[in-house]
Amino acid sequence: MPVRLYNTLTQKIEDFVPLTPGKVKLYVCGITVYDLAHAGHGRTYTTFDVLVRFLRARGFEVSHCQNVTDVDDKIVNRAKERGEDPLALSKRMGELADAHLEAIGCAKPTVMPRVSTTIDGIVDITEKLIRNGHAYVAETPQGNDVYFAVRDFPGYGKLSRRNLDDLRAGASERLAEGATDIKKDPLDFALWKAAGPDAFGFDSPWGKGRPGWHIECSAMAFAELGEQMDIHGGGMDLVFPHHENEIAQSEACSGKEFARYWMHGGFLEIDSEKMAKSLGNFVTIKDVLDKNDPEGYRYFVLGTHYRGPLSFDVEKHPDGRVTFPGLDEAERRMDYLYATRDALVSLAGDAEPSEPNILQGQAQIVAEAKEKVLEALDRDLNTPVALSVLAELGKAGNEIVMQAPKMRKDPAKNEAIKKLAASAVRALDAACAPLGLMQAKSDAYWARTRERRLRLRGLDASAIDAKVAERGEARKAKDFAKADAIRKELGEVGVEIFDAADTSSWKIAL
RNA sequence: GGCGCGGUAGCCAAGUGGUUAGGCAACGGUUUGCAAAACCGUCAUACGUCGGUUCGAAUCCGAUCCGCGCCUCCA
Repeated sequence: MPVRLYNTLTQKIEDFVPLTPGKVKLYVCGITVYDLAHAGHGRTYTTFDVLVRFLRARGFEVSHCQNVTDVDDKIVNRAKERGEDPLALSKRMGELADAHLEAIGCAKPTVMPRVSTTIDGIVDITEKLIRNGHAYVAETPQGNDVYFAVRDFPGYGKLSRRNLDDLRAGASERLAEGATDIKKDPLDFALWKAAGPDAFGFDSPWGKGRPGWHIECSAMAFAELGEQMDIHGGGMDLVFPHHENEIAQSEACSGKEFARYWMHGGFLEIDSEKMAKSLGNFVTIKDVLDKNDPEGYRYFVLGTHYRGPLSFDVEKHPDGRVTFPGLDEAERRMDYLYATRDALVSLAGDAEPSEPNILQGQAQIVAEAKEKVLEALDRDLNTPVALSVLAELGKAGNEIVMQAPKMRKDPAKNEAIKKLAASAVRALDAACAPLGLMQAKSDAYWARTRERRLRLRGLDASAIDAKVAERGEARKAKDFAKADAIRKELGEVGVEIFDAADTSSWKIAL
């Protein structure tokens, strides 16, 4: 079965056929780095990270280009407020964004071009568009602007299904007030905007200025991937005008179809509203990392199909703690997967993976898991179904662990179930790989989650160890009243105790 | 006003013409000193509303209600 992807351009799920067999050119619109990246950004880039991992797992060689918009009015304005150099601000924020995206498991794109180092390419395209009549220079008090003439590009509106007259009608109120008579048509958009004499900008054939918002993506895509690419993606909010304008200027320049497949991720919402800087209802990735495990966040994101809305809940507790219930639930699932894997690893010992003739039902789930995940992703990245495969695999894994003691007396069965456990570990890793989950070593996962959960509750591990040891003595002495009292006491501050035959372990509740 | 997205059992969320999604919560069980975890079972003859097409519709068509997004910066 071929890879199938929803294409915004055709509004259909289509078989994915790359321009060059076996190779994929992917361009993802990156972040404008004027502030910290938020959880909604994280969702989009997690989606495309899974796309890349999945396509590679399906054997494609993927060139993933993701730009960094480090030149933009917002950056200039924010820098002015802070008395900072715009490029210094965007460099700083860009590095933080990279770190935060990496922390939530997004593999580094193949290339990450920046606007500030793509000015030559932007000028080249702009000049070509002027030469071929698709763009024109307009004088302003600050200098020269360059605009793209929307009416002269016949395909304008094909991505977002808009026509110029509707747009004009909808925008008429604003345009009347806007006083933009330097444009031939109010809907023409800037390729280059003049900067005042002191303002931040770059030299160009039209004087000092800055690129318009959309042109940088065309220039970076041309430079890194060529005039045509397979997949172009970004958030839903980029469909219009950003991607529509990218298509117009790119295709007017090259005469070729810019991108074959357009993919757009749905919004992360708070209280049924899009999470956005402008609405002030955002939670940064750093906030998320502060409270939850990065893989818990990823699991949470992948629990909803990428094109649908995803609601991000924030809960304020009476004791003053603020938690993200959806992330907590997802993180508990990561605990489950890591715990399951630990138990399987311990059972497998040094057995080699194989498919022994034992526990047929579980063995079959183990054998099929990886391919079932890939088949789910074949269907327009159906990550919720992929996670359901992990749930089945986890159950099968725990069942194998549970059945193991019954096999001990029979050496053949004992050997067989260890091999099955080893297979299950391998299957779990293989099934998680295209999703970018379970990328940590188990010890590291438990250490980092324990450290974070202790910190959030203001608890101290050695104090808990001491209490648990005290309780252990009480248990040994069969003083169960005392043991239960300590369990209750610790339970009230969020410590859960798990008893084994002669020892106890503990965990901080989420 | 134009263009688009969504409304599925207590909650989250797949499915998009006929046979188990999955998770969480709750409850019953196996296990346990008691618990927890794990596993098994129940909740699940659910699909916003009203019509239509069909042997058969959550799924297709029409109408309609509700929520949201884009059309101004946005992932």
